[in-house]
Amino acid sequence: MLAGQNLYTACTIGNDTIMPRERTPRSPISSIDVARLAGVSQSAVSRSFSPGGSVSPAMREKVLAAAAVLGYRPNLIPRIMLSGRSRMIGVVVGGLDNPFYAAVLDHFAVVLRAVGLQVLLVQVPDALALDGALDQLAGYRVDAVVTALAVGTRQAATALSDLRIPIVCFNSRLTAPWISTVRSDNRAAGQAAAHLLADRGARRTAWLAGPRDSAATRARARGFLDGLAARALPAPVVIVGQDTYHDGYAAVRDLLRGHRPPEAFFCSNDMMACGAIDALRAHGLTVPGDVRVVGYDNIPQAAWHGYDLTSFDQQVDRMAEAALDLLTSALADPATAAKGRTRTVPARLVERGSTAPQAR
Amino acid sequence: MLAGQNLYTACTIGNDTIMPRERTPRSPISSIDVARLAGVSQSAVSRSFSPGGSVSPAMREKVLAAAAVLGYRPNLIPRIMLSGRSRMIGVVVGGLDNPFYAAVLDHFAVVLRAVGLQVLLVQVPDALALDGALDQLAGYRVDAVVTALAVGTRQAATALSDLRIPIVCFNSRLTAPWISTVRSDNRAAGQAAAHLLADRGARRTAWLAGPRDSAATRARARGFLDGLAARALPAPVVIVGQDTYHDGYAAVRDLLRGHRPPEAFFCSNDMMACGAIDALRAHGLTVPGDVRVVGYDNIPQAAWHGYDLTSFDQQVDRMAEAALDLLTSALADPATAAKGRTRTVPARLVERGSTAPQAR
DNA sequence: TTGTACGCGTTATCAT
DNA sequence: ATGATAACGCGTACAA
Repeated sequence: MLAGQNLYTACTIGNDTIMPRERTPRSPISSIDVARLAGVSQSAVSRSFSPGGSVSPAMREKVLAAAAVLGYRPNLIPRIMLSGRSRMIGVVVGGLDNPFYAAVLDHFAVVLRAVGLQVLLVQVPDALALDGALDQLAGYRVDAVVTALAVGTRQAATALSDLRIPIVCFNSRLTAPWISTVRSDNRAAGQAAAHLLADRGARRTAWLAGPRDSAATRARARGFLDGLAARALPAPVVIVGQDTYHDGYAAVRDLLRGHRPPEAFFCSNDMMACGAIDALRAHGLTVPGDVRVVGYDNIPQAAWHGYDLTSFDQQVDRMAEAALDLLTSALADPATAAKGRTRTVPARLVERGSTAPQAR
Repeated sequence: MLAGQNLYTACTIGNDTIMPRERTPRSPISSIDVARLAGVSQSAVSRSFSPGGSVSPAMREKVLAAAAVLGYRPNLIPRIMLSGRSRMIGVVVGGLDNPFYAAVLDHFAVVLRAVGLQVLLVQVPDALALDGALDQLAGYRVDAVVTALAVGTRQAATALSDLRIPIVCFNSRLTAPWISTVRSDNRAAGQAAAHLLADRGARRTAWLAGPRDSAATRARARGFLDGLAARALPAPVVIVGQDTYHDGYAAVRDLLRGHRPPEAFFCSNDMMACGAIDALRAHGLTVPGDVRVVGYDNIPQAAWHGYDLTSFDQQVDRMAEAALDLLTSALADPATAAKGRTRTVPARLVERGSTAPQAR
């Protein structure tokens, strides 16, 4: 098996051993090859491929013909050296098993490509593994880094700041030099959840929290508590999971063992909400008949008929656009890029069957 | 709004206008900066950062100290020019809304990083948009391309072959120079599905097909038909969707309108299978009581209690490893890389409640 | 062991 | 409009 062993070292050794004093056999065609074939200068080739290059139609045609014969494609790597800009954005994700993060990456890849930027993707198991990933990205001279990771620790923030390139975080709360944040209005959404459930007649509620260290989860909880207080409702029962379906299922199952069931659940994300619904049904309860459930993220599964889950849509498209906007303005103006900015996108409440009014 | 407009052009113009004769202001520190500070030669810096470089401990220490002061990180871009290898792999995906493809990308990013390769991600809406994406990847001189796209057309295959670098496809059936394929054993799985459903007593079955042009779907169908024939069962009713939940729901809903319900469904993927289950239940049927359902992919949602769906696990981890193996051997030996190879990974049947034996 | 000089493929500048 | 040349930052053969 090859995994785990560093291929780079292996290759270097291989080259040293097998072909000691041989220059790299360049299979990709270079502009000089095209120039030779066309009988023109290298600069003419370059100009023929540059949008604003001043070349006569005859010259251009001759060059393009030669290029087509050889299958030449301009090499962007030297351009990086000259311009100092790679036009690559490092995108750090931590697990695509959550459809929400998959959607974020999907949208973001699209908007970046639309403006001619590339995505250099790094997947890391958790924020602790961030450092190693950053070394790689720094080496490839990415122009900026975007991460959907919960950047909670100050150490991680420092590592990001040290790159001295624009950083854009999703739903982080950290403020540090170079770090901008685009976030959902978690607090307002939490309040809205409380009011919705109160409107539906629920008094005894439960809050199904996500990972403790996540700023997003904490903000949602605070908003929910505020909203309940504003309606003079008692504080919710609090149960905690990570952010997976199975955590949601297990947490609710355990709660139901000893407890009288709450009348409504607000869940930190949709995955856990789906788990909660299945646990409630496994316990013989109906949704929304006996219990109302609200989630967060509006993942595709929330719209599936089996769940029909009321949720808060983070409007991934708008967040991606906001992130792109932060990014491009930071790239255009390195002076202000050093002090990060924050953009808040409102979450849109999508009401579905899981909070339907009681039909008696 | 910035989207749609090419940032590169914009930047070039900006540079020409605002700072006409100024060389790029290099914010990243170069080895020459470190050399100057440490009072040594540039090569000494290079050697200090190379694994096998012959440097005295004193020299190395001096260099590393200076590098730490400046925050120097070796630039990998020139290395690309010298070695002719970027150590970047172009990964082309087409929509991460299907959790299966998200999982494929996730696993693949991990195994690539483990051997020190980078992922240059390109998301394309469909195989038709492939050409534009390939130009970008070619410009960045990726060492190879991996795609989970259904590369069906010969035109797409030609575009890939023309890159003259190793290509690895997932579940494609195309054979062309440079193109290797790693695929699930779709046909055997289709047969197994037929036998399983026959064992459960089903006679009248339905095949919920995915996109017409997908080689994977066709192979699964062929296997299913073979298996049914081997058990002397009638051919299935065939209904077709794209590959989404909503297609599966709609297709089954429409089928049930005019038809007596089949006793079992085999679905081209799990997303459609979930839609099928919900449509069956909306029609008042129970799963597995009235109807058995089998899916394909074993996405996380198949294990959710609400569906409890029997499915074929493509063993994404093994497919990712097989793809990496094809990739690394192709990179190591360009001679044989030109003729593609195929690797087949068996699909593992995961039996769940949706095909439970009838309890009478 | 350490320093010098060159080359990778392209773009920008300058001279023609 | 076209050609020649320098420069980007690093690795490396060669000289010292």
